[in-house]
Amino acid sequence: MSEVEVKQQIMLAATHLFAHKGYGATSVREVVEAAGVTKPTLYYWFQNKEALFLEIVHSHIDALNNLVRGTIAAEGTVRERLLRFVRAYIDGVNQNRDAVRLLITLTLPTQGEHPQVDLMSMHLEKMQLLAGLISEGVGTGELRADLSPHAAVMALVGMVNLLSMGCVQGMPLPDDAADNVVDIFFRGVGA
Amino acid sequence: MSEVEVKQQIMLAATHLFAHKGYGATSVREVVEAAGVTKPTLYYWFQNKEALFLEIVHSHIDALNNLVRGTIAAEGTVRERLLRFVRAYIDGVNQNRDAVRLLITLTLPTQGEHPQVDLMSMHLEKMQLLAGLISEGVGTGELRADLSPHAAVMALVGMVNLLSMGCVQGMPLPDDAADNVVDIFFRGVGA
Amino acid sequence: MSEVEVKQQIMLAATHLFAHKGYGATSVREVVEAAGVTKPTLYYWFQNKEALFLEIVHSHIDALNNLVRGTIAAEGTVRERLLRFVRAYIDGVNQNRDAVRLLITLTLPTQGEHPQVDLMSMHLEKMQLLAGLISEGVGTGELRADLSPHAAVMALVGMVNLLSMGCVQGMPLPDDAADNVVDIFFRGVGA
Amino acid sequence: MSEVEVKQQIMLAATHLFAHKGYGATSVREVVEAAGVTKPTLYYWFQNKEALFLEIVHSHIDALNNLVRGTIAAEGTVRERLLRFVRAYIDGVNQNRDAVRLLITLTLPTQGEHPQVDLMSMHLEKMQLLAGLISEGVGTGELRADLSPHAAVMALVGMVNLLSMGCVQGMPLPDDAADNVVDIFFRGVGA
DNA sequence: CATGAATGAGTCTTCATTCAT
DNA sequence: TATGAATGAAGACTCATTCAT
Repeated sequence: MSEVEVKQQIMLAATHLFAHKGYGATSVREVVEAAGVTKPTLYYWFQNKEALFLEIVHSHIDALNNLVRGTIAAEGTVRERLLRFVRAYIDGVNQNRDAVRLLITLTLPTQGEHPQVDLMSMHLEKMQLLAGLISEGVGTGELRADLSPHAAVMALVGMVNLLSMGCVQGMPLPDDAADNVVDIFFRGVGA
Repeated sequence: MSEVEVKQQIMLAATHLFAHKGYGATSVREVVEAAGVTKPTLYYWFQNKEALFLEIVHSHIDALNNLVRGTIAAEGTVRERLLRFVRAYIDGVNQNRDAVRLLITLTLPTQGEHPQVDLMSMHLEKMQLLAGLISEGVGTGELRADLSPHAAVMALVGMVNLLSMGCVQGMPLPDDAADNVVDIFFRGVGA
Repeated sequence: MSEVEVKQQIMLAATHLFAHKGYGATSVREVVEAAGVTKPTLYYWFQNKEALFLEIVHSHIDALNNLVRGTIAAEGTVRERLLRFVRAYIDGVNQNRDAVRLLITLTLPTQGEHPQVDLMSMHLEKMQLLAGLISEGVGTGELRADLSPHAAVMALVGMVNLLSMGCVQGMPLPDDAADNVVDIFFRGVGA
Repeated sequence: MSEVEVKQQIMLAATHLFAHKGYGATSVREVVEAAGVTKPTLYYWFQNKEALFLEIVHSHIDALNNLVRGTIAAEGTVRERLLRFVRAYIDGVNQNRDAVRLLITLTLPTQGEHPQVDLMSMHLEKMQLLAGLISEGVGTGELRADLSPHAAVMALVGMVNLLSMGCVQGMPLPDDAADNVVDIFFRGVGA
């Protein structure tokens, strides 16, 4: 195995284990066994278990953010752009289940089970972009004028988040899941 | 400390620790120190750490279910009943933050970090009651006819769930949070 | 359960457990559960685990000694008396397997696994009676004149002891086991 | 301490402790303190306490078997070969008292005090070789024709076994102990 | 006489981490 | 670079024993 491949191999194995067993319940021994290396090798590449965890987490956060960043900024009506965002997000979740599993773990309010990650820095960018989008829609009259942008963003993110959690746990998502979410978000359930 | 109070004291201390540190990161020693008892005393009342955890979890699940069960079955329009449900749920969350923190932990997709709890049996009742309510609304014409009950329930639960997580982590909830959720859920954000 | 029956019940259960699991591996909890009493009850009748063990052991030693004492002193040739002794001993073993199992445990050279019992006081009487018998046989010419009484006793006891151990572990003893032993002891295997 | 010496050191210390205190009454802490290592070191070389015990036991069984295997197969009359066997066995016992103490422990009928060892595989080879030797002697007329080989082997092994137990417990063995055993075994005690 | 409840000390085992090579 | 070997601290759990009732 050449140079950096070792590091990648360790991160891959650790991602899977952290995602499925949790940080605390995953031992360094398990990681090195799964990666096919020895413990000192792991400690050569990463300062300690926590550093390994953080490097993994941040790499996945970046990847996921990059995935959706463009979708909101693009052109079209607010609804079109939100639909693109939700689709891209759900697609991303579907294609990176281990990573998303791991990130969801971090939204838990526990301390000590895993190193603290600044989740705000993870979500804030998305939240702000979305809030801006909502405000823009209100301004153009595409959205209701009496809307609280914050409440609206929370509602949308809540819906998408629950879908993600189900998806990650193996619940099959219908193809029109994104469309359904955006439809209810825009038109409501009332007759 | 008289009679069964010892057991209650242990469960109380353990709930707080499990909720804030997670199951795996909470040691039995910490629990007994926080409860002011010794380890064998804990093991007298509970078979092991896992049994303690499960008894706590199930007691909170029952309490929470009892809290909201009545709200859905009561009379009124679908919207009124949903509003009552969301208000009761959010109130319950607000008044039992430790317990809710703990229950949220269980929705994590990790295995090994904490004992497995059958979450379906926890949520199913609520989900089914809600789905029935949605279908009923569709039947009476109060809700849109082209609605997927499942998608609608997921949307509502997703919104409420995210609010709960925020609340539990200390985010202040505005008094009209429940009203906002139900309003968006019914009327949508579209103009 | 009346008066002393409780004590008997405890000793019975403890004999079985001590015999099959050993002293160290038998917990007081197991004993009281098997006997159907509570721990303080056991500690009411016996000072502690060790006292319980010793009382059991000594009662069995006495019973076994009484069983065989008479057989050696009786009348007849040396061979007849030895045969009677071996038969009685093997019969006793067969009918008190739990007790013998327990006593055999004590012949182990370990310290700490179980309380020390003065085994000499257990065997000495038998050994001395047997040595006397051998000497008597030498005097009357029934036995070889060049015999070391000590070596002869050791030989006989060794044979009987191994049979007992096999018997206790479930090995079936032929009806003529005692006769075979005495026959070889007297005539040897040589042609 | 170089290379594998650490493992040897642990086995040596553990043999002594297991032999004198028994498996159950010997704690891992005692072993590592006696061996001058730490607990994780012990667990690096042995999977657990039971594996340590079994490796020790089997190494001693092998050593003892190797010691006596040749003596029976050699040439000479049956009596000469048996004498050689008994002498070698008693010599081996004398020179490996700790090991023999430990092996004797295993012949106890207790379960739970120590891991189960297949004692038949330990003794069977010796027993079969001896039985073959007896039969051979019967065939050549060196031994009595009416002999039960099984009873004869049990008799001899019983004698040798009791000597071993005495020896291990510190009883001094006369130099001619082996000769006495074989003499009584061949000629009997009868005049 | 008997008990529910409690205890301090101990059990075996595993953890994340690091040294000498 | 990479490793076999080692470590201090902590893990969950059970022991024989004894209160107060």
